[in-house]
Amino acid sequence: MSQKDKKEKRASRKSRRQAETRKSLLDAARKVFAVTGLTSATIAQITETADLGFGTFYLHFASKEELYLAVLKEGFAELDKELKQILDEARESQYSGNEIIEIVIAIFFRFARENRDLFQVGFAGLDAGMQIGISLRKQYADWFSELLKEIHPVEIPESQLELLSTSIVAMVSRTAVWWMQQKEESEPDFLSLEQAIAVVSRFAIAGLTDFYSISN
Amino acid sequence: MSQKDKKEKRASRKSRRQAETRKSLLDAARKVFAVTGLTSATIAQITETADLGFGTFYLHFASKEELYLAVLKEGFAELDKELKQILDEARESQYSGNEIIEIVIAIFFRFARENRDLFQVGFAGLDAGMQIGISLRKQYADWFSELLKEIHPVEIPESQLELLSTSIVAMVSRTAVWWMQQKEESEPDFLSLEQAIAVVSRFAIAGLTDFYSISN
Amino acid sequence: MSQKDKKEKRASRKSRRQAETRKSLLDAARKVFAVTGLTSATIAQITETADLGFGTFYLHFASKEELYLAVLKEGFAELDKELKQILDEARESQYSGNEIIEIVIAIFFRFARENRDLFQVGFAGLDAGMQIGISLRKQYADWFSELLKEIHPVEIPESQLELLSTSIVAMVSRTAVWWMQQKEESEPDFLSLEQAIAVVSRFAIAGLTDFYSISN
Amino acid sequence: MSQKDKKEKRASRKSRRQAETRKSLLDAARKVFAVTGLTSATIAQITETADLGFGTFYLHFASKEELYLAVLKEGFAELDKELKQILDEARESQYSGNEIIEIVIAIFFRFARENRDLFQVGFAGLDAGMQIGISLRKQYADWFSELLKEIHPVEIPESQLELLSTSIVAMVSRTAVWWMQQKEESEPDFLSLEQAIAVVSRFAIAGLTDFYSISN
DNA sequence: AATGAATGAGAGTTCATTCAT
DNA sequence: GATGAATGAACTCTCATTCAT
Repeated sequence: MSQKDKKEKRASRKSRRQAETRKSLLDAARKVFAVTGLTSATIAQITETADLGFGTFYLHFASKEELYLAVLKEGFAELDKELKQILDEARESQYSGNEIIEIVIAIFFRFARENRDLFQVGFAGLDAGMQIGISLRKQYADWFSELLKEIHPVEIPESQLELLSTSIVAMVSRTAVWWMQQKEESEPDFLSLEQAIAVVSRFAIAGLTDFYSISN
Repeated sequence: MSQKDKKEKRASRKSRRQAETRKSLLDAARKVFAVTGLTSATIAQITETADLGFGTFYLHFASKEELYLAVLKEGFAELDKELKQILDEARESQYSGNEIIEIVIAIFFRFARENRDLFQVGFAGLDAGMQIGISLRKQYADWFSELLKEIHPVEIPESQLELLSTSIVAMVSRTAVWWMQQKEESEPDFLSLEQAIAVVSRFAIAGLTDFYSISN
Repeated sequence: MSQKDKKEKRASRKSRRQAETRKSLLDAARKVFAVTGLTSATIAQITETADLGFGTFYLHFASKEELYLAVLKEGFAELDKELKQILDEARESQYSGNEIIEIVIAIFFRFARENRDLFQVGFAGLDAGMQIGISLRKQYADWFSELLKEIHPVEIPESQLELLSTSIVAMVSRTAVWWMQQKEESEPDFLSLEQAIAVVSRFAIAGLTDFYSISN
Repeated sequence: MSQKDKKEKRASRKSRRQAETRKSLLDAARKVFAVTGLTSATIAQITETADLGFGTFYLHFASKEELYLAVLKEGFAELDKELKQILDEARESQYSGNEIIEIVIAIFFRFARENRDLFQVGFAGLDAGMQIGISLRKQYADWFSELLKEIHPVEIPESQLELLSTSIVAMVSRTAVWWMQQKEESEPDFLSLEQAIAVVSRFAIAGLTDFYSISN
């Protein structure tokens, strides 16, 4: 093995370790943010949760805000990927419009269930003057507008489309959070994930159907 | 004028002044909370906005939390009153179920428009581990469940009723916030208050109608 | 009754009332100081204890320090008077030196018992950068030096005289405070006031006798 | 040098530095407390005196009280050690009772001279409702009771023993403080340390001798 | 690269003092 | 003269960030 190779190998080992440390911090941050909120979370809590030294944080992130953005960006990447795929499938008309709606809602609920902490953090609202919660909702509302255009190629005023998308995203995201909290308290009479998805989907589909039927 | 009268008059003048100061603080807090969120808001910002001395705050509130609760309680009192009245009217069947739903949604939107800051504060979400935003949403969801029982006396499982109410309250409240933000930016193609109410109402009514028709 | 008389009468009524208010504040201050110490005592506590309005304080005293000095000065006035009298009697040789010493110690203990709060406050030590406790001890030590000169007209170096006086005043004052605290806890086996005085007196007299016998 | 060794070395260097900082704070606190008293002393004064950053304080002590206790505990440890040793020697009867008394008084005076600030702080009196000064005096009075029992095995009532011990400790400690203040002002006619010890010792011994001779 | 001691700006809170009533 | 609401300086404590090791 050449000198250069050795160096590279060592470098890659280093960067792998570095990536692991970074991951630890992101995971820890997600947990801490979910419990204490963004503003109240402290770097000390996060590094302690990650079982890392105090100063290590600043080797990976320039500030708490940068960390927050990274948590959201990397956390929601998977959801974004799934949604992108669904949009493509909608374009290829593999499913009916109503089927797609239900699939999308199911994706949201499942993602929320598997990323409880992150989901709550992301949709938490306007904390600390950061409009991140809002921008996330806006982002998914915009995406939903795109979807609706694919499904119902009827032209409706942009403003109405936005309002519809906003409404549905708000409903789905908050209801998912609510559902997780219900589940947590282990009520005897509680809705399964499938039931919850079914109810919300039917509601959304009925509303949309009505809306588009009149618009035509 | 007797000694006693003088004393009383002085006392009432003082308490009037005190009440005014308290009001100033509540108004200022509402504004500041809407911009920065609860956690990041500082007492200094609030007293400065109210154009009052720093220590004055502590003559009226023991802490930021107490102020926050007072802002919400006193701010939403009017909305609560209107909703209570509507529930009574629903019981007396003065309106059809669908009319009531639309009226309720209109009340929310109008209240939001006239209490922008407050509405955003109240529904801002779970800020910093404080569950106040949540409890407000929960409170109105519970109220909405009551209303639905009056309108559609069909018995449906409690858990489904809760989910429906939660969904609708989430949708209406967040969409109202969104609408206010749209309006602010004075887009050329924007929805009037009446239009927004109409769209959301139609959507909600269609969803509910579908839901109850199947349940029957 | 002439106009002038009326005026005077009214004025005297006023000033009598004023004096009462002042007295209330002094009494309240004494209590509060004894419990919380000088620095930690607040004007609010004092006026509340005196059942007076907040601002009233500043009609009678310019500051907390002024109050503190007044409390001590007026409180110890009686003790000073008694001691002055004893010194005169010593000059007239109505009692033997040892009798005088015992009388003085008895006066201290009785005054301490009847002015618990005040005595503790006065001898509390150096609180808040105020050297008042020290100056009080110094004052009584100086007085005691005078007394010793009367009783034992032998000339001993000033520095030794001061040391002796300081020692005895320290011993008597602190032991009186200790005795009051013992009594408070109502121990079964506790010393009566007379016993305590007797022990301390005998101790002091023996020490002094020895000292002066050698000096001669 | 192995990885582990390096780590350990680094840790020990760090903890050494930490210990130094802690020491600086204790020293500074001693000075500040002696001048301003406990209640009026501020953290800022202390850190400034120690030439350290403001927040550094809280890395080492949780509060001013904790610091105060540490100052006393660590400061008086040496005195306690010496006294313990003397008590042992008294038990082994290496010295006569009167010699022991003089040795003890000398120890107190010498310790006071070498720990001026600390000694004043410790015996400053009941500051602001904190009973620490009192408890220190009580502690040494109790120790002195033990000593007296060794020296004079005659049984005298506990209450009288306590009163005697209290008196002597009060006398010795306050007189030591007084002596230091005299010295400071560099009076022409002032007592040397040895002289002061001699006077106080003779006084105390004469008093005790008289007391025990009568008790027998 | 990792660490954590040191830092100080900034937050909440208290309270002596002023002043309008 | 009596009052207590208003004030802001001063204090304690927290925590993001820096930096020497």
